[in-house]
Amino acid sequence: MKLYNTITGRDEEFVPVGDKVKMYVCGITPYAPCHMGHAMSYVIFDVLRRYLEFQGYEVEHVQNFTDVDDKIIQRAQEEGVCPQELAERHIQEFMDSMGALNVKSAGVYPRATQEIPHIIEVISSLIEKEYAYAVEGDVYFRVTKDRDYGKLSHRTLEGMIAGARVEVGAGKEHPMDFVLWKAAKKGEPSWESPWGPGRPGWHIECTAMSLMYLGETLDIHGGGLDLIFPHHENETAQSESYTGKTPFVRYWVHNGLLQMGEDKMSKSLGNLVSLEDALNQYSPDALRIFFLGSHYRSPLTYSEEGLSATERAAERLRNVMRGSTESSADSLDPLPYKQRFLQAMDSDLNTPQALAALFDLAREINRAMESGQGVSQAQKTLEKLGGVLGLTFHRPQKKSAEGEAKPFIDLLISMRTDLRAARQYDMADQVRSRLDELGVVLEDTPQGTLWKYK
RNA sequence: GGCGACGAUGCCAAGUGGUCUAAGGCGCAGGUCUGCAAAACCUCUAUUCGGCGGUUCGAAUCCGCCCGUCGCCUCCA
Repeated sequence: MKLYNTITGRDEEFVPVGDKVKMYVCGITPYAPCHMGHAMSYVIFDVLRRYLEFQGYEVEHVQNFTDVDDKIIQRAQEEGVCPQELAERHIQEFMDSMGALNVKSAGVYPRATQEIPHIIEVISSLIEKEYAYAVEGDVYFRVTKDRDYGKLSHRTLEGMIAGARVEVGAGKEHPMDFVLWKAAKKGEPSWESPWGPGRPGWHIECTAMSLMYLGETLDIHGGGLDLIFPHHENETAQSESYTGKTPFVRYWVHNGLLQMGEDKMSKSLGNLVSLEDALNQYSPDALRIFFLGSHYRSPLTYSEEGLSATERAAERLRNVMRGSTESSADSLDPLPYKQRFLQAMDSDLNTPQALAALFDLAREINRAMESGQGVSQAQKTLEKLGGVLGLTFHRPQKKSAEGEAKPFIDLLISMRTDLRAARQYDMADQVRSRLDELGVVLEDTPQGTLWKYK
């Protein structure tokens, strides 16, 4: 398959180094609930992983938690809890939400706070190799020592300084030098180190963790576009300086950002829709179709109208799975649709086109079913390919009521069936419309009356 | 200021030199089916791709300029 590589700016044929694909996806800093932007990014990388697995690769997927940082400390103080507790709570929420979204679990979820010795080891080695220097308890990375600094984000030190928004930190040799180890201030969580008590800076944890769990060369490193600079730039600088090996990452994959009206959705702008709220309102399939309906590198704008439209689209796909006719000699052949799907996915994960193929297949199945053609094989194909996009074709079960109300609803339906048989349509229609008001939708089919919650 | 992206039908959104009178989804309208609905299916909904020039036998697709919107350069998926 072709994948767009941020560092070269081109589509490249994806070939992993070994027989297993090493994929590292930047995780969250767990100081606040996840929002739709996170969901979008992780759904995209979930689809990339599922597609690679579909193609027969084994994927070693690692996703970190940066569970110590300024924001966590600050938020914990505001809430009067300790930082670990706050982080733990949001990590748990994250895992629950990802499960609800049908995002496959990474093999390992390392946490910054649990890799401190390794982080210290990497920093020490960078100092030894003169890629880093300590100043009063802080340690900085020396960007001027790294010849190709800026290669990922395609910028130069001069260009960045011209931006004039860089902070000339006390003790920094160069304004762009960034911190590897932060000396502890009073009341902050800290660990002992050769440079005094402190904690890791942002970026270094990913270097330490990816080296630890995947080795010196990653096949794929992913994250949002907003991580390219400074996070991934710094990460690659550190990693390659530490190992002496290039490239640290063979394919850099970045997704476009979710916009909220005019701006991007982000914690700092406070214009977010929490994933939890969205999951309460829309099915996981609908959310996924919404994200995958535009190409992963394009920005996508959140909208209620868009989501409700996608919910109806998801419902259509579900309906295709309701009935079936056994495959026979003149059955619907799903192969052309499968080929279209694969071709789309091979072309830098073109999920909008892949989805288009699935919707066309869905229509053909409905059509064939009406004309009595066999469709069970085609349905299996649809389910399997949809599965590559992480679609379940299930409507989420309403929490409690479903089971309890079922016998009563079934009873009403059977009475209504009798009324209809007796041609008492007024009464029958009344049952249907009263149930509708209660959120239960009836549908009369040749096989009997089906019902579902709205 | 530097780097980059985008501008398409009522809305969302693929396509990046001819097969495009532009995929797919949602919506709208008409029809089939149905006791009526619902679901499903059929038909319909951009001769046109921000504007102006240019390259080419040929451009939504390449180049230039202009207008508009956005992202990164600072914490961020």
